[in-house]
Amino acid sequence: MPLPSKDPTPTGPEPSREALLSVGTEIFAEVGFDGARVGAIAERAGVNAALINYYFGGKAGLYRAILGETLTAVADELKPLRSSGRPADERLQELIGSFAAIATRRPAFPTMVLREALSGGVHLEGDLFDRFLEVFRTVQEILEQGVREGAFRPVDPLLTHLGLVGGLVFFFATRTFRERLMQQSAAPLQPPAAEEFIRHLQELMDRGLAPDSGSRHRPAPEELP
Amino acid sequence: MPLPSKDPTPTGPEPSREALLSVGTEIFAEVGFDGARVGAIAERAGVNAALINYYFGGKAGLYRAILGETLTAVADELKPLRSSGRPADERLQELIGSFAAIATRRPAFPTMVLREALSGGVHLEGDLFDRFLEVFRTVQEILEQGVREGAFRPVDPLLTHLGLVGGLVFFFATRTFRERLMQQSAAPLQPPAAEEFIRHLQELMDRGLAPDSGSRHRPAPEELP
DNA sequence: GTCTATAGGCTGATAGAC
DNA sequence: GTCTATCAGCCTATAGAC
Repeated sequence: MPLPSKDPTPTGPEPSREALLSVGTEIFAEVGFDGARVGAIAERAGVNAALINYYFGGKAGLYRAILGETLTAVADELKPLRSSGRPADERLQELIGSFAAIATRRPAFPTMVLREALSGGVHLEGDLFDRFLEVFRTVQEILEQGVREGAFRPVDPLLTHLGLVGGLVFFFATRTFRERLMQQSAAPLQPPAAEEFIRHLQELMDRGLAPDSGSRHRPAPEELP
Repeated sequence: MPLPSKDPTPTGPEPSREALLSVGTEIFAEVGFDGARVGAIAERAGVNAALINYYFGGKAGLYRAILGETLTAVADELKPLRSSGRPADERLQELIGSFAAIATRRPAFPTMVLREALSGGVHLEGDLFDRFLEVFRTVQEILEQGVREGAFRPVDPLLTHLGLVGGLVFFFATRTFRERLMQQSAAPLQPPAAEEFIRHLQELMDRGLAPDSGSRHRPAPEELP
């Protein structure tokens, strides 16, 4: 990847275009499509507002470009998990960790996707729709494998998927709000770190999905007496 | 309660006001505050748009009235769970069930609250802020009690709270989207019913929070041999 | 309480110079 | 590619008649 630095002010080819994508991602996540003002995006990006039309054909075009780029990147990052031959319970733990890593690196991803879902996916046409499904298919695949192979008790993969992904997306999408909440609350608590939440969720799923019979963990090479 | 019928076209006192509250709830949930048009609300309510200003002093006023009414109602419905002397694991199951019942009866509740959280709670001032916290405190209280009394393994109540409520809110807030998703998907599946999800979540939490030692259920009055 | 008419502001988009 | 100037449309809120 030719990305040696994460310069907030892009200097590569088409810096204005990149700046609009980057800032647009932030603002769309913060206030949603309807709340976003093209003037505000251009200003924060240090770019003339007319360039949004030049590059993306309008506000909606910019939004779709961003959503597409985001979904593609996330789908790609999750792809290695699909072909792995590891046991399902391991893969699930990995998946949770990967999701958290992606969400931390791209904080706008959970928020934008969730916003899109709340609005019924009005901006998801053709391409975007498929990529959206692809991301969610990865999770479900792992769960199906786990149930099939007996690594998990016979849960419904879709229901499990919804609970798991719901918890993950919710946690990361409401992070900013939680920080405000904790500060203004009577006793100022500090909001939980992502790592803690991930560990918690991993353990909850590990225990919650464990099959009933005998030891739920795959046997270690040398089992203790 | 003097509400014998759930007439979509209210006929009680101040029917216009009621219609605006009712339709406003729907539309704000569907498209968010910025996406909502006062003209659309008035039209669907069969009421003149100027009445929004007359009754609520403007769009923001209507929104706050709705959010306040919703949060108050939910907090009230959840209140009985706080004083119950039952064991924590039972109360948690009840809580999940109650949440589902409320979310089914008031479909806009999870969506509006989630939207508010995604936007950092910009509309939550004073009163509303407190009522928001109150709802979430109920969940946490039960978890804290459970950990304290040993009904649950020693999990962090806040993290558990976030995972559980996140899953619940996500499920109900994305229901409409899921219906669209399932239809347009290659193989048209039918979206899972709320009851199934609730049962799944109840069992997941029951197993996931069970303490390590021995039997995790409180002993029944007559234990089976 | 409800309506009509209209004001006033803002927003996204375009045309055209450089 | 980037900028300025400008427009047309929409959206909320208000004034005032009934």
